[in-house]
Amino acid sequence: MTPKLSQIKKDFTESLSQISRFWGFPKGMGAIFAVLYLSPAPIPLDEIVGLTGLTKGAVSTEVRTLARMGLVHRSSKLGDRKDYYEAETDFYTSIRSILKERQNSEFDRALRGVRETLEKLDSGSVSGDEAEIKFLRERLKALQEFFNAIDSLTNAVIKLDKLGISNVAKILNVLK
Amino acid sequence: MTPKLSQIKKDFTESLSQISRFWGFPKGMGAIFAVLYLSPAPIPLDEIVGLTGLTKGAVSTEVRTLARMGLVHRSSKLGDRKDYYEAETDFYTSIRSILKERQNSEFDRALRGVRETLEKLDSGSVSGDEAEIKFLRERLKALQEFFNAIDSLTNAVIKLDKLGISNVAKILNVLK
DNA sequence: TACTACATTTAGTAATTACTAAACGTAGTA
DNA sequence: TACTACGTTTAGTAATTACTAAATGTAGTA
Repeated sequence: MTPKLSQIKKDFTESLSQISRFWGFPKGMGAIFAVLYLSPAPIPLDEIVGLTGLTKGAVSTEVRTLARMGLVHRSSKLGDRKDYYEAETDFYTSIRSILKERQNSEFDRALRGVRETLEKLDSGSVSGDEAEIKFLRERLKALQEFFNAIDSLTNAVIKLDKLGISNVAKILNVLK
Repeated sequence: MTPKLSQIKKDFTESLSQISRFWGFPKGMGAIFAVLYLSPAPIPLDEIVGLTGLTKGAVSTEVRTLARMGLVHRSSKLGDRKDYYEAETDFYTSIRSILKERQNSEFDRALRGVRETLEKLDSGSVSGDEAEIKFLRERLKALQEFFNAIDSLTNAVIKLDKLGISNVAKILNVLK
C-alpha cells in the first residue's frame, strides 16, 4: 500500500510536535514549524491555521516566539497585507539564536542568585558556625565553577557553524 | 545586617528550584537536590521532607528520578532501616548520565519517526507529485543530518570529564 | 506472630500551561 | 469617512503536570 504525501506530512508534524514538547516548548510550536518546514514557499497565517488545526490566536503568539528564536522568518509582499512565514533551514543558525535567547532568561537570574549567595559568604558578613560556612563556601564555589564552564561552552557553541559542529564531535573524541 | 546561614540556604534552594524548572524538571527536584548539596552528610528521606516542605510521597518519587539521573546517591547504614541520600558533587559525571537518560527517551522515538518518514520517501513507494516528493526528501534529509550531528556531539560530550569541558570552550574558540 | 519504623503506591487536588473563541485594533482601500 | 481583511489581545477553558494525603507494602525486631 503506497502512503499518501499528506500522511507523510502529518506523521512528520506529529514527530516534530513531540520533539518540541520534549524540549519544553508547546507542541503547537513544533507543529507550526513542521508545516512551514515542509512548505516550499512562505505561507500566510491563515494557512498555518488550516494546516495545524490551531486557532489564529495561538498561531499568532507562537509564530512570534518562533520568530524571536530565529526558527521562522516573517515577510510581507507589496500590495498584500498578509504576513508570510517560512522556516529557517539553517539549523546551526537557529541553535545559536535559541541559545542566545536562553542566556538572558530566568536561567541567568537564578545563576546570579547563586553568585550573590557566594559573595555574601565570602564577604564574611554571614553569622553562623565557622566550619559550616567554610563547607558551604566550598560547595557553592564548585557549583559556580561548573556554571562558568557551561557558560563559556555555550558562548563557544554560539559562534559555531555547520562545519564547526560536525568537527567538534571528532575533536572531542580525540581529546578523550 | 548579617544574614543568617539558614536564609542563605533558603535563597540557594530557591535558585536551584528555578533552574530546575527552567530545564523542564519539577521545581521540587531542584529543591531536593539543593538541600542534599548543602548537607555535609547523607540525610534520610524524612529530613528532606522537613527541609523542603514537600510530602514523603513527592520526595520518594523525585529522589528516585534524581538517583536514576545520577544526581544523588542512595545509601543505607547497617542496623538502620532508613535510606540516606547525598548529592553527587561531580557535575560532569551527572551531565553524562542525564544525557544518557535523555537519549533513550521520547526524544529518540521522535527522531526515529523522522528517519522512517525519510525511508518511505526514499523507497519510492510514496504516491504523489514528483517535484514535491523531491523537495520533501531534501528537507527531511537536511533535518536528519542535523540530528545526526547533534547526536554524535552528545555522544562525544558523554565521554568528557571536567578537564575536557573546560578545554572544549578554548578549542572551539580556536576553531572559529 | 504481631509490632514498628520506615518507603512506596495510588487516587485525588492544586497549580500551571497550552489553547480557544471572540472582541479589539489597524492599515489599506473605496 | 466607513468598510474590509487581516493580526493581536484578552478572558476564559481544557489539558497537563506537580503535588498531597492516606492507604499499602516491607523488612527488621520483639
